[in-house]
Amino acid sequence: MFSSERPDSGKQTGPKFYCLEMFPYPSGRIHMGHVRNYAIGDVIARYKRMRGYNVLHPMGWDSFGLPAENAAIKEGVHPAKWTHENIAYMKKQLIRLGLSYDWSRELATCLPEYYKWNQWFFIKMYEKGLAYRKASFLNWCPSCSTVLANEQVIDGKCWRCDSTVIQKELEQWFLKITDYQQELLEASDGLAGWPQKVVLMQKNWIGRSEGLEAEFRVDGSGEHITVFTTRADTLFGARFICLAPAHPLAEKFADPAALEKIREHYGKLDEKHGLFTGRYAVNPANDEKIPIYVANFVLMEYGTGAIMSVPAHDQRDFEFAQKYGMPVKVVIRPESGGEAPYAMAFEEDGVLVDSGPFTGMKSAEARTKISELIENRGLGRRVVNYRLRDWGISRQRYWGTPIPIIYCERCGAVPVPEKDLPVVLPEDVKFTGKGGSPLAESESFLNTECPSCNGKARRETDTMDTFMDSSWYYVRYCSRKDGPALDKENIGYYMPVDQYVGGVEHAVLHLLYSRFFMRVIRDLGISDVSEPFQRLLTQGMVCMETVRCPEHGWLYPSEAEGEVCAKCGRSVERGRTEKMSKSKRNIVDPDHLINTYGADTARLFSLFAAPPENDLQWSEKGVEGAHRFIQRIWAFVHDNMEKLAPVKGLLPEGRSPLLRKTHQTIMRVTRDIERQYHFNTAIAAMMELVNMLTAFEPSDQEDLRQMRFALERLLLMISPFCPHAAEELWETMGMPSSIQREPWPGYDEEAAKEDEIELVIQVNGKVRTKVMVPQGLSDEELKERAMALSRIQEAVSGKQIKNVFAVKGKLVNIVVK
RNA sequence: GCCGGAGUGGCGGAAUUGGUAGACGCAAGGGACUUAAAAUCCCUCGGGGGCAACCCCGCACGGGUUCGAAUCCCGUCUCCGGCACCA
Repeated sequence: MFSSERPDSGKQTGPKFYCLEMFPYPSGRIHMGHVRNYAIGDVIARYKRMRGYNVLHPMGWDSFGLPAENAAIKEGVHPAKWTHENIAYMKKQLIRLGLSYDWSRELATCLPEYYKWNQWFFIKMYEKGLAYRKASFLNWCPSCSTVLANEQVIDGKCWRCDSTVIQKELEQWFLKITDYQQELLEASDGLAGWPQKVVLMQKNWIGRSEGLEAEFRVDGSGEHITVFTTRADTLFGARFICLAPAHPLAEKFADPAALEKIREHYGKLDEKHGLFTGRYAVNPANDEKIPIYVANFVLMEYGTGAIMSVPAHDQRDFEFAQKYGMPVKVVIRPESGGEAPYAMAFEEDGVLVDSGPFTGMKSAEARTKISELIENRGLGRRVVNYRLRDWGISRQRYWGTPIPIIYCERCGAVPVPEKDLPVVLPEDVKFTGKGGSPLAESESFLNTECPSCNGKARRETDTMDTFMDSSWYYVRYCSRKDGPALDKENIGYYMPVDQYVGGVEHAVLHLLYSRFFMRVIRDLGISDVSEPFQRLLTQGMVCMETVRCPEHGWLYPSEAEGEVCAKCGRSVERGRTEKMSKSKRNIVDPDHLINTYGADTARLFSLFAAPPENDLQWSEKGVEGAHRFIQRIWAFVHDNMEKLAPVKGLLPEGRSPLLRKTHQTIMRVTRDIERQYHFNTAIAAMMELVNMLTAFEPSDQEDLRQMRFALERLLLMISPFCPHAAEELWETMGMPSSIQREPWPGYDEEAAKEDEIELVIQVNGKVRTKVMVPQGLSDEELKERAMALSRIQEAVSGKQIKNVFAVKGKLVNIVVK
């Protein structure tokens, strides 16, 4: 009855508005987090449509990834079958919710017609030197038997399965996001439409720091070690040098067996382990000789893979020095005088001591001066370092985009020619969950010819990180699915996304990769846009109380009857309110909710219970309240239709509280939506109008006209929130065409003005009384009226009036002594 | 540890730029309708005092600025989020 489909007109005229919600992983069914996310996006899309924008509002499926493969391993279903069944079901759910998507642009990243373009981008990046292969130590999840990006390691554990991550050396493909780090960082400040906390997280993730690279000559050898430090002011306090276990000189200087031991502790947050190499290095500032160690806590991936250790002023070095009984030399003292603490490193800036010609200088100045000294000696240079690393995209998995590379004995790694794309995933693969890449077992896939010499060759068997899929899908949507994937004109018209809505959990991963990809797309000449997402709204989590039975563990809401467990009758323990999750069983199934209350209620509650960026606490009672509100409007329309039908098309003429309230409500709702999408207060305003409407008793034709006017505006305003009810009631009221085609109602600021205002009178800043006065009195008149009141006379009698303030025509404050 | 953010009734939350604290909803209590229940409707609803008109106290806590502070400043506490051997 209410088709949510908005077929695309194909026209690219008028101002566009691209409204996008993060596409879901097709896990099986949607959850309340999706409902909330998509309800927010849909209100925005519908509102903007009513405001006359040509709205692009697409939806698709982030459909590559581990769960499909795990299902294949567990249940023997092919990932493709599992995925497509899930998509079919979830699409039905989204349609039931009345989300106004243009399904003609639907995409699924697991389809060859989509991932072909992942491969195409990969090859373009390979050609530009932005994709490269290298061996490196990587985070490896033994349980998933795959590589994880740094972002996918949480507290040393795998983000998916929680296994402890280990370090393993592998050949991997990388994308050179670091080529764009400076631009990404600088452009961060321009992201005015983003939550500042997300911008900050990105900046911290990129992690720019300025410092000095200094060369320490290795005594008795032609070698030298370059270290990076942000604290050149502590150079005179360097007591030893530490190399990362993977540093080339570590291998050269250290005993192999002992070095292996150190390597075992690399990348782990445990105790510090060190190994003396027997060599000494020469401090470039004062020619002091200090010992060279290999240490497990020094990162190869950051800076130069070697550090100068200043135990007096760096806690890590301090701990290391303590353990190995090494000397501590203080070179910075607190500026305030006083002694630096002895039991730990003093890491703050201060005044230099014991630092040759720099003694007495402040840290900031000394950093510059000592850096200059090193530069002048030709033993170093000031540099900028970033925390950000290149993006490793290789995954030893089946259900992902094959990396389009062919390995030939003669020609090496050769990209698959564009005309041969896509490299399609083979079907003849067994899912055992053991070993490395499943693709390596498919003979038909593995064996191929070299594109350049036609000799025998084999294919790359790794697939791409799925973040690759989601880094550009918003660009794909710009063109219909039956059209070209990367149409410059379409992209030029729709990009950038005007409003992006999704979870804050993607603050660094997906959003940073997308910003990188957009720039690559720009540099390929496909778009002029650099920033993909103009405005970003990160909605909060959907939370619910947890319930636990001492016997049966976590309980579903339906398993707790009052305070006892439905299974065993023991009294249950009501835990804290947490994000809805299957493991804690504190979930509400959207299907059940829609069956019981309808899609409009599900939407309305999600939007009313909290502002979008806050966490939302689920409450069954609150849902009932939302439902009741819709029912009240429903009943009101039906109860009054007979009276209202004859006044159709007649606009009210007079002034009245109801008419005023109607204009005020339109004003408030418009403002609340425009300003930060405060749907909760917009809905509250509409509730107030309904309260007034239901209390209204019309006595003549004019009253009926006003009633009808108010009701029509109400339905228009609520239609983006509750499209089904609004549409049906619109029809009930005898309107000829769909409410979806109506424009957003306007308001008359004059008509919204109150005739009288409530004047607040304070004495010494405390409210003493309130009185109704006509609108528009001058400050002087207001003061006079206030002073004339007997209450005020009493309050100020016998006291000296020091001053009287009048504020914005609505408040008077009398200051007495 | 470092960097952010937030603390308002029993609860979710309101309160443009400092100017009526608690909109709206939920829960609770009382009442109407009903044989009864549900549904619906009406009233009360931050705390304390007073028969009352009214008064006092209240936005985590302690100070400050101001005629006036939930809002600005300083300090303290608590909670949440991000990063975490990044040299």
